[in-house]
Amino acid sequence: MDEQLTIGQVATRTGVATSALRFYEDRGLISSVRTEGNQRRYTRDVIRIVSVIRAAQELGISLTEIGSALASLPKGRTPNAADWARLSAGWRDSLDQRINDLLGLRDELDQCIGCGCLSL
Amino acid sequence: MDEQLTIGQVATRTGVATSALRFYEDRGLISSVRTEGNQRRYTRDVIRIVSVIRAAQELGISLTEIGSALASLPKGRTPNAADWARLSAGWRDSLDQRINDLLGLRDELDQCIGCGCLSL
DNA sequence: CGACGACTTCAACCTCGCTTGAAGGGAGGC
DNA sequence: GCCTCCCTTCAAGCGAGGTTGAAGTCGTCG
Repeated sequence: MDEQLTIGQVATRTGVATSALRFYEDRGLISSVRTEGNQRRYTRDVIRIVSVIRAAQELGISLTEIGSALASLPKGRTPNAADWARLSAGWRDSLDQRINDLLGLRDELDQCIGCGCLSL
Repeated sequence: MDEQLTIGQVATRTGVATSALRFYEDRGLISSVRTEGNQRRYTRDVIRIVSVIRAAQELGISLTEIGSALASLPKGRTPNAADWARLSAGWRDSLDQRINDLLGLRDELDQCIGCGCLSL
């Protein structure tokens, strides 16, 4: 199995455009090594990190916040289950918060349907 | 009770900046009449409409979509309970959808905590 | 009548999260 | 060797959703 992935391969496997991957790298969310010819080469870990980035964005977390969270991952070694669990747990809280907010809004809407009062 | 509100009064009562109110008016989301001196004057209805706009934004609905929905309100008369109910019901569906999406993501995260697998 | 704050328009600028394009260099197959 | 595609950087642009500032006008109070 080829350990080194080109940016195009990462794009294909993650469904994220190469331009977006370079953008993430500029923002410090992912990292790569370079070939002698200055081309990016990624390890397979990056696939998971990109998945995490997209998942976190779905949760409404900004790239800046995602970057801070990822920066808390250990540098120099592949993150282990406990590392990912810490991230997930933090975002899980944020997700619960958002779900609760939305449920609250839904309840308000429910009260408003039929009475015409939309003073949310 | 003063029927005519200045843009500043609307801003104060809704917590929305005057610049944003003018922006909404440019986008056709709200409307006003002008004094002889060309100043905007709003009816009290606008307070509710602005509340609806902000609530819909909370639901993740774009200003363009909000504009379309508002455009379906009867022109020339104050919207009644049934009019608002139609809007609320449509957004309620969209809200349910978002809540379900978030709940699905949360379940995925739950599965991932502890196994380190974050292939969402 | 003068002062002063709230109002007007218009254009420029901002952040986010990217995409697009120009101009070129690298990698691999025939 | 050469063809072709993938890769590089850098700068500009986009769309959403506004904010900020300049220059000038309105409205109201005393």
